[in-house]
Amino acid sequence: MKIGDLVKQHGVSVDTIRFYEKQQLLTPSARSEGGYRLYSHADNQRLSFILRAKSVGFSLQQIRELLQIEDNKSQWQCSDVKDKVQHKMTEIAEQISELQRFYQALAQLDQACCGGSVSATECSILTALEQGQPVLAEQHIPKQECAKC
Amino acid sequence: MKIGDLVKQHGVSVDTIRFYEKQQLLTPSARSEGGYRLYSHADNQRLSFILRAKSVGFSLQQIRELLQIEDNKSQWQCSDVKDKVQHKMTEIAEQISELQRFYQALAQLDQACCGGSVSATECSILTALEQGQPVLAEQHIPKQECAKC
DNA sequence: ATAAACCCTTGAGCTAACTCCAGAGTCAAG
DNA sequence: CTTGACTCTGGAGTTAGCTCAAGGGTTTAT
Ligand SMILES: [Zn+2]
Ligand SMILES: [Zn+2]
Ligand SMILES: [Zn+2]
Ligand SMILES: [Zn+2]
Repeated sequence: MKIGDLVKQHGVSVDTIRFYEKQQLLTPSARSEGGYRLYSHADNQRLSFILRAKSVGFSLQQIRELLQIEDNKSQWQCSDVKDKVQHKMTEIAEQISELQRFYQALAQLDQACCGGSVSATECSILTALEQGQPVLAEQHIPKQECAKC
Repeated sequence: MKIGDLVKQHGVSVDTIRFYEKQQLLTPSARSEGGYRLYSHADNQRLSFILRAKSVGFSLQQIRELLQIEDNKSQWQCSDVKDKVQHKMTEIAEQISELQRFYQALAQLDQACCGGSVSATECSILTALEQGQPVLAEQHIPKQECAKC
């Protein structure tokens, strides 16, 4: 199986496969006489493994670590694998938390602004960014009666 | 006010300030005879604006757009500002969604594995990544009686 | 035999937001 | 007047995960 056949099956680019090889993730098990990469069924499955791990958020570095386990299963324990998964879960939970903090801060800014067709000279979003005063919920101004804007 | 004074007030590095200048975010309003950057009170406030916008998740590019409005408030409307905020909220919501999908997929993998001190040869996490079969909740194996691992 | 389609290697470029470095000039205190 | 802290410019390097381009060699179909 040549590289072109492989990528068609998995919907990735040729460059990506060669990049994964440089990253020590997937090395073709043989080469043709002319130097073409030849992939076995096992190679094909290894790529599936990589792509599935990617699809749940693992980085290539982390996938490399998972593959080390996969390559030598008997020398590792369930706890090793589960630890990797839980560590990733923690990482992702942290990222989600930060984004949620952003989201809530933005929602407060959003609430405070009438969003009308009215000069931004006194927009409370800009004011909040200038002065850093947290925009309190009770400072919200109803749409039809925006005093500031 | 020289660059060192400015960074002490805001807790950013000198390089960051010069980088922001290259990015057209913050240009010192004057230079000393020897060529030192001199920042006015307005410059100082502008940096506050930038850092607050950053703290709610805006990219430097987006901050540049916000500053265009800030610099010419009378030519813009509340709706322009609110649109930027809402657009960012949408972006962040999308990022959160993707991370949550990752998280849920990982949680399923996590559930399926006993995490014990037992060979990984039949770890259901690895199996799932190899075969891509979604790990069903009922396949979960209680900790004390992990048949596979 | 020849043309199209495929593949090879090497190395550079991309995005974002810095960070660091070399080599030189400026400023303030003692 | 010298020392040390500060600042300047220009350019390169960082991380992650690709993506592209140049200049060739290989395969396969007609
Ligand atoms: Zn407004
Ligand atoms: Zn308003
Ligand atoms: Zn397991
Ligand atoms: Zn188990």
